[in-house]
Formats: sequence, C-alpha cells, structure tokens
Amino acid sequence: MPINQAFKALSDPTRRKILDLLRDRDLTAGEIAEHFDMTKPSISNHLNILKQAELVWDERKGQHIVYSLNTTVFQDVMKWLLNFQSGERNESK
Amino acid sequence: MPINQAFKALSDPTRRKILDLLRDRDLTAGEIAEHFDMTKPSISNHLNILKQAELVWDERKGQHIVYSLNTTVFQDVMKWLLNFQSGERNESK
DNA sequence: TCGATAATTAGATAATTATCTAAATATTGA
DNA sequence: TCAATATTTAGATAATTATCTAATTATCGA
Repeated sequence: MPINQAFKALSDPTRRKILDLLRDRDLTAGEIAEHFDMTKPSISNHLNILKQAELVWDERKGQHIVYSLNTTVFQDVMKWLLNFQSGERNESK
Repeated sequence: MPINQAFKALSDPTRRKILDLLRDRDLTAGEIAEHFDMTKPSISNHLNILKQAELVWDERKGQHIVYSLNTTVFQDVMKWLLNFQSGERNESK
C-alpha cells in the first residue's frame, strides 16, 4: 500500500528479476534461489522486502513456501505515475 | 534510459516530492531547496540523481539553474510495469 | 519420534547512500 | 575587475542496505 515501499522494492535488479521469474509461474523460495548466484538467506531477504511491499504473496505448501505475483500494487504504482502526466496533486511522501 | 536508475531515483521521498513540485512549474535549484528542511548541497545531490535518471532537465539561466520535468522516462517506467500485467518477457536487469 | 529437507532468522561485516560543512565555480551588476 | 549571489563539488561521517555464515524453525516420511 505505501508507494514508498513499492518503489524501494522495485529499485533493485535482483528483486525485479524475481518478479520477472514469477510472471511465468509460481515458484518456491528454493526454485527462485537457484536462478541467482547468491545464498538462500540473501534471496529470502529480498523475498521479504517484496512481501512487505505486497508485490508478492507467499503460501506454505508442506515443506515449501510458494511465492506468487500480486499485480495489485503494480497498478497502484502505475496510477501514481499516471498522475504525473495529467493528474491532480498527490502526497508524494 | 536504464530503468534501474529511474527506479532508484523514484525510490526516495525527497526526490518524489521534488518531481511533484516541478509538476506545477519549472523551478530553480534554490526555489526547490526552500521547500525542504535540508541543506542546498543535499538537494543538489538529489537533483543530480534525478538528472542522471533523466527524470528532469536542467538549464542555466543567468545565475540560476532551472529544473523542469521530463515525462518521457515516466512513460518508460509505465511501459515496464504494463509488461507485468500482459506483456512479453523483458530483461529486468 | 527422528533424521532429512526447506526456508527463515540472527548476528556480523561490507558496500552504498544521504547528509553535513567548507571550498570552488559561474554569473551578474556596479 | 570585483563583490555578491546561486549553485555545485569535495571530503567526511552517519545511516541504510545487501550480503555472508551459523543457528533456528517447520514439515515430511520412515
């Protein structure tokens, strides 16, 4: 919901690549980590930042935790950007 | 042009407020600084980051340097976001 | 219940970013 | 040309963020 967290989350290439991977299909934390040259705790941290920004959802399925994309916040960010072209004032804080 | 710089630039509340101020009209560096409880060098640094991301243009007019909004990059960012709803794969790096 | 697997949390460190004060540069107008 | 004004650059420090290893938690299946 807070636009600030969304922009922060989106401002890192690793996190954007995670989002890109999730466009294809839902993935477990481990599957996501396989795509990166980085430890699992680091990826876990990035996933947490994406989760806090509500850009992804997580759901435990047995031993695994499955991550999926939440497109709602993308729309919120787009609305914010559209406001710059035409819209009325918004509280950018 | 690089989406990474655009997101980085947008991920700071001070910089988003600067962009918001520039929606009304072009402003000099000093006029921008007046709106913040922060030194001029700090604002100058934020302006530089916005400039590198091409979110603003600057033009010297006599003693002043006038900053203005560049909406092109906003559109690039929106295109990137739209891709997540419907689009084909992009290189999110 | 216990060993194996998946993932996160804790704690430390390195890298990046934001901010400040002081100094430098550019321009104007007398 | 020189003093005043506007802005940036330099250099230092504090705050934040990214990353690692080691330890912890949760779940499964025998």
